[in-house]
Amino acid sequence: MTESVTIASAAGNVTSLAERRLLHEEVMDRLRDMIVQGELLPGTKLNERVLCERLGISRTPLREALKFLASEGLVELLPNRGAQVAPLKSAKVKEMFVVLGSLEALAGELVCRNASDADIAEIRALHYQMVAHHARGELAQYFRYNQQIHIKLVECAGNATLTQIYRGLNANVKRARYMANLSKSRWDRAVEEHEDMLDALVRRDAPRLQAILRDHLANKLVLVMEALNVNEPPINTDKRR
Amino acid sequence: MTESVTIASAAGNVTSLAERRLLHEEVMDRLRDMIVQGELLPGTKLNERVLCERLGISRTPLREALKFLASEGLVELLPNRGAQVAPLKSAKVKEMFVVLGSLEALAGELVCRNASDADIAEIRALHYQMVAHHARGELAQYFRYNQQIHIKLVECAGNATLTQIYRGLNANVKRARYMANLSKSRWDRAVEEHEDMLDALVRRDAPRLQAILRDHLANKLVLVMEALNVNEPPINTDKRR
DNA sequence: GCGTTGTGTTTTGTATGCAGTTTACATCTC
DNA sequence: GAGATGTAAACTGCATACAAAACACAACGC
Repeated sequence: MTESVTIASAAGNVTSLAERRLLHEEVMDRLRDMIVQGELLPGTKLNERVLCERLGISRTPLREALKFLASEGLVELLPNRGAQVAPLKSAKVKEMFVVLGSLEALAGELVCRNASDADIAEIRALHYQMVAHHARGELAQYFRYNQQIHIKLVECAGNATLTQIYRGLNANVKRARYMANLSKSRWDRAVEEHEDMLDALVRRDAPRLQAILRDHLANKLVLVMEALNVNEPPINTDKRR
Repeated sequence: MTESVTIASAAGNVTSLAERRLLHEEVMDRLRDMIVQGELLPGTKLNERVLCERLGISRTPLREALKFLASEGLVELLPNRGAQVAPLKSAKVKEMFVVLGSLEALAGELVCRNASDADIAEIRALHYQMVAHHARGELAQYFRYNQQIHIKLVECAGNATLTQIYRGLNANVKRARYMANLSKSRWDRAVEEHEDMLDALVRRDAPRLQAILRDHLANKLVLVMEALNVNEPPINTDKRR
């Protein structure tokens, strides 16, 4: 099957007037999407030749892209044995949630202090978009806006370093979401939490926003862990000493 | 001058019995050291051909190493115009300190909960090594153990994700340390803070440890900013296209 | 039958070649 | 002399070629 549009041809259309993007960047974005969206599942072996053919490029930019994704934690490099989509071990995911929690708390504090009224208006707009999709039961679209809200919240904290690290971790965790199935009651509850979040943000009530973010994340962790435990062998790697 | 030992030959000695390391990894570590140690100063242009000759390798592994360092933030990639050692803008450094603060606070909490007694003994040993070098006025060695203590503290928190992110940010900030000149009184104070830190850790007093870490980092920021303001022109927002 | 060794194939790691872009610099114009 | 324009050199980006390692599997020995 050669139905896939190669990056080379796809990029060609845009190149003309806009700033030329580098091939390995295109590849990186493309692969990241494929991994995050679940098109390439955790543990999948990434054969260079196959991927090159599929993306219509040579090995050099592909390998460069893989290096980037490896340092983002989405890909694992096995010396002399190629690359694979990083497995989603529950222990690792827990770790990431702990760090994410700390970063979201920081973002909550900063955003209350630094966000402009326009920023908050923007977040509110995204929020109502999300609520609309929730009302219509459109899960995929709901997720989309949900993600956008969280990203936007962190961005409005005005710390590019924070944003970058958050995005990386978030992309990694996001992969698990596609396995989780959200019950109606939990979905409703998540939306309620978002309502509270928006309220706290509008009032710029940092402590309350942080508390809500913390709870929200904790609930998310429960969901993700349930999803992972289904796919992961019961042999628990619980190494508390 | 061709006095530099190439990576190829240097690696050759070790390769025989131990696990073979990949060239681009060697290069990465080597370059990272050169950047962090201040051998390659912020803003330095990294010419591929020159670096290849200096390290005795071809362009492919060098470019792969640069990609990795770029995502760590130590190197900046300018499309079609090569790479340079990432400049140390004071705004960026401030950002990184804010995030580092949040991460160290997290580490402080986790380490009090998760560290084994052996871990703490290890940190104590490092501490006394550091104090000894302080007593002898050996700044370089002092820095070495200082760094090791902070890294070890984070490691003992038992969260590999946290460690990885911390290392990346820390390496970036560390570059500025080599510009800072530490006055006697400030040095003494830093050591005192470390004494308190150890005490709080031994008692596993998380809130107090966090407070000390926060102050310690704030003092470090002051030092770094002073060093940067000397080297950074006051009106520096020159955006070359 | 099971494990071991050897060989051919596949795949990864590194070097090199080629094309397009940027940069440096000399020439020309005002 | 300052700025604009054109051309040559240098450098980067990508593709490909070559070398070395890993893998698959068959033949062999126990």
